[in-house]
Amino acid sequence: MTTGNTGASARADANRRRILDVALAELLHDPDASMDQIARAAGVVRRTVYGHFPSREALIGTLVDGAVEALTAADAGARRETADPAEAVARSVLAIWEIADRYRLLIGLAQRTVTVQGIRDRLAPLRENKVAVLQRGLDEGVFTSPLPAPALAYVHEQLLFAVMEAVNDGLLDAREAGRAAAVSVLTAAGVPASEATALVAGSSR
Amino acid sequence: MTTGNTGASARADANRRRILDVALAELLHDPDASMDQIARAAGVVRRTVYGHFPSREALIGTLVDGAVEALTAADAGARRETADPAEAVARSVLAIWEIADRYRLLIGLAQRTVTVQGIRDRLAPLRENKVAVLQRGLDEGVFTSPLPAPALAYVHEQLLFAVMEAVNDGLLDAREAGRAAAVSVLTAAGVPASEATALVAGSSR
DNA sequence: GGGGGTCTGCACAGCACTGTGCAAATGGGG
DNA sequence: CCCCATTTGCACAGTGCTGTGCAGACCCCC
Repeated sequence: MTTGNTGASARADANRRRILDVALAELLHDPDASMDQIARAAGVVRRTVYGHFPSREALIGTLVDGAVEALTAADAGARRETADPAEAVARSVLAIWEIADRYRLLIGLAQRTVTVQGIRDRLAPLRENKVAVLQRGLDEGVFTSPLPAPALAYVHEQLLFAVMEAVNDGLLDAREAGRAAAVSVLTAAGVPASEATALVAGSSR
Repeated sequence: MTTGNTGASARADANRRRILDVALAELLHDPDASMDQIARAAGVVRRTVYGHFPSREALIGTLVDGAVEALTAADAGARRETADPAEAVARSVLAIWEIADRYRLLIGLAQRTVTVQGIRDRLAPLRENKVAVLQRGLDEGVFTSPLPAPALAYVHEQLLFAVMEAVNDGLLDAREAGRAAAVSVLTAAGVPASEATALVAGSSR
C-alpha cells in the first residue's frame, strides 16, 4: 500500500486528493477562487480543506509542485536522445500536451500569486532545456526565425496556451489538438509546413 | 486647447488622464491592483480617483473602451484594401503592435473581471475580421495550418503576447519586435519563412 | 482678492475572505 | 458494538478592499 492507512484515514486521503483535483480545475478558470469555492466544489466544508492544507498558499504550493514534477517528467521522458532539434521539439510538445491543463494552471498562477518568483525559479531548468534545443536548431539552420531562442521559447509556450483555449472553446477536437499544436510550434519556428506535418505524424506513433 | 477648459478643470482633466495612464500600467503587471495602489501610483489620493470614476468597474471600463477603440482604428487603418491575406495579416500585426501594451492589458483583464463577457462582445467585430482574413488565406492556400481559422486567431493573439513579454524581459529589441512578431505570425500560419520575411520587410516601409 | 471647481484627509459602513477554535456528528475497522 | 480519526457546523477575530460623506485646504482665472 502506498500509504499504510487504516480506516478513516483512507477517506481522508481520498478527500485530500479530490480537493487537489478540484482546486486545480477551479483555479484554472478563476485564479482568485476562494477556499470556500474550492471546498464546495470538492463537496466538502471549508474547514476540512484547512484540515489538509494549513493555508491557501500551501494548497497552491502543493498543486504547483505536482504540476512541475509531472511536467518535468513528461519532458525528460520525451526527449530521450534525439539528435534532431525539430524532432525533439515535436516530441516534447506532444508529451507536455498530455498534462496540458496542469501546465496551463501553473502559468495562470505564476502571473498572480506572490510566489511568482518561486514558480519561475522552479520552472527555470525546464525552460533552459527548451531554449537550448531551440538554440541548437537555430544554429543548425533547422529553425528559421527573426526571434532569438529565449523569445522563441515564450512564443512556444503562449502558442500552446492558445491551442488549449481553442480546445476549451470547442474550436478544435481535443484529440487532434496536440498534433496541431506541435505542427504550429514548428512552423512558427520556421520549419516548412510540409516537413513539420510529416515530422509530427512520425513522432506521434 | 482640445477641450475648452478653464482653470481648475484643466488640472482635473490632466489628473483624469494621468490616472488612466498609470492605472493601465499598474493593472498590466497586477490585474488585481487596488484603487489605492492606482491612486498612489498616480500621485493622488484614493478619494480623488473616485471623484473621476464612480467605481473600479467604471475605471476599467473606460480603459477597455479606449484600448478597443485604438485597436480597431489601428487595424482598420492598416488593412486598407489589400487583396493578399498574407499582406493583410502582416500589416495588421504591425499596426496593432503600435498599441501593443494596451492590447495586452485588455486581454489580461478579459480573463479576470466579471466584465468578461462584455469585453469579449466589444472585441467580437475585431476578431471576426481577423478570422475572416485567416479563413480566406486558408481557402486560397496562402496559409497552411492544421488549425481552423478561429483557433489560428487565438494562436495569432497569444503569439503577440509572447513577443511582448520577450520585449518586456529584454530578450528582444523593441524596434525589431513588431517585424519579428509579424514574421512569426505568418510562419505559424504556414507561410514559408523566406516569403514571410520578404513580405514584412515590404509592408513595414 | 475673491469664487468656483478640485484635491485632500479623514471617518465610516459594508463586504468578502482568511485562518483558527471547539463541540458534536459520522462512519468504517478491529 | 464501540473506538478513533475525520469531518462537520458554527462562531470569532483580523484584514483589506470598496464606495461614500463631509469639511477644509488649495489654486487658477476673472
